[in-house]
Amino acid sequence: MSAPESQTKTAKPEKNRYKSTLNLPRTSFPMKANLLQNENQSTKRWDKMGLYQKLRDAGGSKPRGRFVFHDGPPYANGSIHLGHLMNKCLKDFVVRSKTVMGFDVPYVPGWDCHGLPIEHKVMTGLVESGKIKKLMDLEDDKRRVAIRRECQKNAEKFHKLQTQQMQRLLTVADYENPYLTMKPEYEGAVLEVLGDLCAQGLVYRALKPVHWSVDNETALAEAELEYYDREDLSVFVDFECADAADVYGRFGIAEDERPNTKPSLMIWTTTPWTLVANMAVAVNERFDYSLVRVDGNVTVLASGLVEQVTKQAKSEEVEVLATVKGTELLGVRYTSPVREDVPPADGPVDKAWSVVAAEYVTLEDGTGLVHTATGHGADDYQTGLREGIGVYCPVKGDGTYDDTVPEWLRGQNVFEANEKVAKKLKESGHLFHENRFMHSYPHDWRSKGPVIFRATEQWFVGVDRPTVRDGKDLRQLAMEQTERDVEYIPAWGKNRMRGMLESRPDWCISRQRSWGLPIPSFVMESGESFMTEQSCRAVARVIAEKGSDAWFTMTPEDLLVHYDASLDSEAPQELRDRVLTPAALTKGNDILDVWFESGSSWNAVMRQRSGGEDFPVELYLEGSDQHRGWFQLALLTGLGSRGVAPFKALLTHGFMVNKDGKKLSKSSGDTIEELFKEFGADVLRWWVSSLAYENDVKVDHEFFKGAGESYRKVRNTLRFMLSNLDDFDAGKDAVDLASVSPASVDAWALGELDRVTAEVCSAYDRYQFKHAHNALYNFCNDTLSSVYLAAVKDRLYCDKVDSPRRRRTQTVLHRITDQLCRLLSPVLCHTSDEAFRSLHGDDDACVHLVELLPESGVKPAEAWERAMVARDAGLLAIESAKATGVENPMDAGVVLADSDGSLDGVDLPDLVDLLGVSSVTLDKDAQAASVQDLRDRPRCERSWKRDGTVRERSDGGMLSDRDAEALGLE
RNA sequence: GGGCUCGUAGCUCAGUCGGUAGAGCGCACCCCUGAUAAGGGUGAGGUCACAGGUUCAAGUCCUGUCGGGCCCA
Repeated sequence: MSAPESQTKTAKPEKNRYKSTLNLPRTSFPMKANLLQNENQSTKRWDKMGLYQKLRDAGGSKPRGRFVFHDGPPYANGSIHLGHLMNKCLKDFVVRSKTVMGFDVPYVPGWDCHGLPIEHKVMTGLVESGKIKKLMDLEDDKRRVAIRRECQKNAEKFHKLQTQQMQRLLTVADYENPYLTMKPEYEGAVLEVLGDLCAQGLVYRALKPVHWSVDNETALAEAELEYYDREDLSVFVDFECADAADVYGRFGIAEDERPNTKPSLMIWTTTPWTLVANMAVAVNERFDYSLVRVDGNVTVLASGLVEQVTKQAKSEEVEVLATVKGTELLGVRYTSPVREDVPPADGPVDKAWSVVAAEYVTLEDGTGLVHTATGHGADDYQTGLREGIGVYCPVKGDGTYDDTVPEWLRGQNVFEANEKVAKKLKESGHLFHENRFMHSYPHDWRSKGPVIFRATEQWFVGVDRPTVRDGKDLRQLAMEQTERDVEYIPAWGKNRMRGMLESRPDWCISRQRSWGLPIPSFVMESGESFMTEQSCRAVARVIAEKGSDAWFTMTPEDLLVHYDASLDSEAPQELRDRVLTPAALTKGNDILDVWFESGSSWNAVMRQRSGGEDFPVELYLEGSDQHRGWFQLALLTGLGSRGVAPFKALLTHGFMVNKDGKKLSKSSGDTIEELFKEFGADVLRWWVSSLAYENDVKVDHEFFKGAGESYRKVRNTLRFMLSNLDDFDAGKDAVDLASVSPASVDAWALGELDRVTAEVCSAYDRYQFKHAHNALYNFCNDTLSSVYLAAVKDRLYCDKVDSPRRRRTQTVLHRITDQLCRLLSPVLCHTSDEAFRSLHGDDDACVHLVELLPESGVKPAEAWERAMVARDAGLLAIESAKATGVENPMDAGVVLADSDGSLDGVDLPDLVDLLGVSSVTLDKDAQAASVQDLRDRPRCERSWKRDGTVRERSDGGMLSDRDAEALGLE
């Protein structure tokens, strides 16, 4: 510091002479939040008072009635991650914002407990520990019950962990009484829905290919596959066309130029054993296909693959005769080189053994014509569905052929059949080329043996089947309600849902696992399965009481104790006639797709708990992946069961990506626990509230730091207001709001409070938490901190403690703080409560039990709008005056241009404080704001203002009139 | 490959019906030291992903390209 400067600063020898006479801010509300500890205190306090129940008890008196919001169940496996963080915070914002705005918002959290990921993890553990061997010796039902026990323990463990973490996130919900999809009453309610769908004629059984372990004779899910390299035989096979003239015609070959051999379609396959199950040949409509003469034969190949294929086979004579688009080949008929007759498929076969179109046909390898076995491939199956070709699977569970194949293959193991098929093809002259090659092939994770695709009987919900109710099918109903009755937030969700509904296939609802809710079907002696509405409901009653383990421990007779086949018109005749009794039935082995369980939550949770009142619910809120998942499947079950969508509105959020906008990798970034520790829940919640959640959300450690900074700003604003209310007793000292002069800056501040309240309410109403966040932040940062609080500091510090002006400002401050706490409470639920209790000096107060305050009723003078513009001009003038040496605004007086005299409408002393200067004069003739240098005026030793009234007082100090009065001096 | 969607200041985001590009953070400079691990003022910063098109006028509407995301195949 240079000498002259230090002199000006120390020129006030008794700088702090009057400091002790000021009403300086004082509060026990700490600047440092210490969220880690204090949030736990808050949780304990809320638990102790029974916040959730208290809110329900007060529900009846809520002015805006009930708002029913339904939680989508996260999977009870593992710790919560960033995705849950956003999802759960958004849901809590909905619950709390609707509550503070006057709704009664019951909220039941849920967990998805069944399913493969848990079963797989448990099985892996059993395999690793060697316990699996013991289980394998048990009989089927006992083994499954043992596995289910382990799975249940696992689900319970993670339900508990996640509950803890969600509570640590300060979300408010009925955690005492959540819904778990593995609870008996939930399971019963799911089966009720299944019964409803049966009643509507939507449930059927049909073949569908699945990954099948030959070793363990069981279906496998994707997660149970391990891919290893395996050497296989691949074959290029000629399928003879049935009608040579037709094919030559399609290629435009004149009759006299046609070769006299029959043309073929050349396919390539790495699973020769499936050739006997061939149902079609697929081409890509957009590709070119050539008719080629190769070593005496005439065959069809994709034009782009002619060279590659013939080179591989070392063909000597290769001549392209003609070329057409794939479209031209559609419908070409051919015959099988390995069997005489079209296979006895489950479904129509009139289009079997013909050329069909498929988009997945590529030119990467093979011939561009794809052998399609509807019972032995996922793509093949879909093609069959689309083209109306039935599913045929001649392979039994043990991997051997059944009796529907030609005699030379019957009973053969399919892997061993490969060579035999190739040999047969070679003999009959249909084998163009064969070779051995290595490829990645799926294997059973447990036996390590190779897996096949095998069609098995599965249960389906048909989306194109007419409902008994009104003849409309699910797809039609879903499209109608999507179009008309469901609100999508954001609006493009509707397009997305529509597109997904248009293309969705029938819903396969069965799985061949242990950890889930059994499909209550029974197998009769004939081998046929049966399940009707009534049988389903009968079992549902038992399961609702005893839980789904009962399926594995009870006999069919006991499970059907509430069922009387003779009263069930849908039951098979032999059961109705009591030719067959339940005792002679065996239990089906399938469990339900977990999506059916979670998709039925509207029934299990909302409808049943409320006795029907809470259906349909107001809102479902999940990530945009749920347009195909929970939203859609809840829609299908709801429409099938009740004929209406289970929700009135769907809100979707995007996904977390890293700071470069790329998919988040599983192992990177902070864990939730680390985030809690470093930032605290309120900061995390504050961050979530700032997000444009409808899009992808970038996440990075730095962003949380930024949220922390901005949180501190809000906290400090609250703290400063609280610290200036320390001597204020609202019951005694408050002035009537109606008496607040419209010309005062206090009236202006109340006007701003009403404005921000309206803005935040409107944002909360539309779930635009980001708008609320920005509005609240700007209110704290700008309206309060930089404008209002900066202006009223002078009076709060220097006015007499109980001067009317000071009390008026404190009244307004109190009001603002109170309302700000309420507005912030949905997001900063700990901090707002902490401030609220501090404000009211009542440790038992709770901001979450109160609603927003109504409008203040104070209308600020219209002149305030212009006054604030004039303030900006004044600030610019002060800034430029710094160049002339007036560096401290307290050394300045500001002249404001006021050509029409309109600034008369506001209190001049308030304008002085808003500019932070010593005086303001209004000048009708001035064109622009200007600054007066007041440095030669005496300076008040107490308020540091040079307001023109400063003189020596009886105590010898230099004081302004106001400060002298405050001290009771002449 | 298909459906939906996103791309605006270094960062996070506004931008209504097509009419002169906005805010906060961060940054720079300054003030205050009576909100002090605080507070205040001022300022710099943009080829609105790219290329076409419609229009008197395009961040905004249309087509395509590039780069992300979700869901399918």
